[in-house]
Amino acid sequence: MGRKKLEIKRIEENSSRQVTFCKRRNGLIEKARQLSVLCDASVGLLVVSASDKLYSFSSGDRKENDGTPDMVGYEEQILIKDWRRTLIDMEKKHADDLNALDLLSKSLNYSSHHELLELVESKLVESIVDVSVDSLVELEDHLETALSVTRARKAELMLKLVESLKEKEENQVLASQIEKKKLEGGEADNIEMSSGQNLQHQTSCNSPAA
Amino acid sequence: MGRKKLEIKRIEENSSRQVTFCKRRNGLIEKARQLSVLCDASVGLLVVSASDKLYSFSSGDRKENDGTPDMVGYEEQILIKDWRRTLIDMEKKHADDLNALDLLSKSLNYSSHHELLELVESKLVESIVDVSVDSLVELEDHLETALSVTRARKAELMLKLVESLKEKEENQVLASQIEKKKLEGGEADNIEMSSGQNLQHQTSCNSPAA
DNA sequence: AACTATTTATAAGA
DNA sequence: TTCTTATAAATAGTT
Repeated sequence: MGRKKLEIKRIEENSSRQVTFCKRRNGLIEKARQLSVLCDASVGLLVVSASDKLYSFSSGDRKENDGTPDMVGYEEQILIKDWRRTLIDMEKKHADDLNALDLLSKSLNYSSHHELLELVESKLVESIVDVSVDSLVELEDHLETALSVTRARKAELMLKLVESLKEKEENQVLASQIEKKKLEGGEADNIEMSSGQNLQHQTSCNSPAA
Repeated sequence: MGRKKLEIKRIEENSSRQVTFCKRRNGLIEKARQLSVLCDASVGLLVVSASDKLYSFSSGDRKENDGTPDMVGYEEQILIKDWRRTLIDMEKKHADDLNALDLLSKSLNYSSHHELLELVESKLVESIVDVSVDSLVELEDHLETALSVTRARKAELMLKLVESLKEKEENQVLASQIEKKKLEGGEADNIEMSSGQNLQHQTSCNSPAA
């Protein structure tokens, strides 16, 4: 789709690989957007460049992508990291399984994967055939880590909320003292209007899921 | 890119939306593949049709997609479900946050989101501004569920492995008895080795994350 | 599923 | 990056 037909294999020349990445990434994201709109589908797309920059699209996104690496909210960052880990996990899955199988067959004194697999095959007909215990253990570890991180974060946030509430109440006390002064004398102090209004706007621009 | 220029908005006619979905989905997946190959990038793509069928690509995939909805292994199914949940979560994020905020402001006797947000804004400068406690609680719940499911699955699989190992060893015993009979007279019984020990080994052969 | 007239995407060059 | 342009690809409507 250009001056010359390009073979689909890794572009060795560094700068042109970069340029192609930029162009095609934009194209891909646009195509993803079009598909989701035209056909009412949910589309999630995640691209991680070789230089480790992250670009993404999901049919839930509202603002069009401008080619800048994502600047997203905190939660989205977590989700995207999770997503990325999922991707990386998928890429590593077979390598891991093979490794696990290797270790397993050695520890069980089986001479070959083949023999072991035959055994497993004959026993675990139910569909769990292709799950390795190792993968589950690994998954369990990941979940536990994620869980403790989440709990820590929650605790942290709650503490800060409590702090801010305390301070707020102190402010309210102050405010009521000021109120009293007003009734007694001068009137001023209506400062500190609503700097948070912008935040209100932010959180309210919901787009309903299709 | 066809006989007529097509506006990018939901195609109302049912059958042509279906056809377009199929064509463009294939195109998108191919583009994703090309990008990952040409530019050495990690690409993850997830498409869920309106009729709820799931299609995906990740740069880790080996076999080319044939247009059939994914028939993937057990682990991949889990990962893809997770992925999909991530997508749906992203779509629902703002709605959820607004809800959480509503509840929170009510429970704390604030008259409006606005007032609450103002407070939070003034206190939580650090970047955690846009994380709601509710979202974290929800995330925690998800993780706990996933964890128990994973543990149950692991236990189940281990039990089955133990069963199959026992049976295997019985077969070996039988085989060796037959062997011995062949050689005349005999000794026997080395049964019940340590099938549990093997499992122990299993859980220890984790593969390190990259 | 194929076909093909058109529209799009994009490779190379500036 | 950005723009331009020749050309390769994708695909909308049709059969």
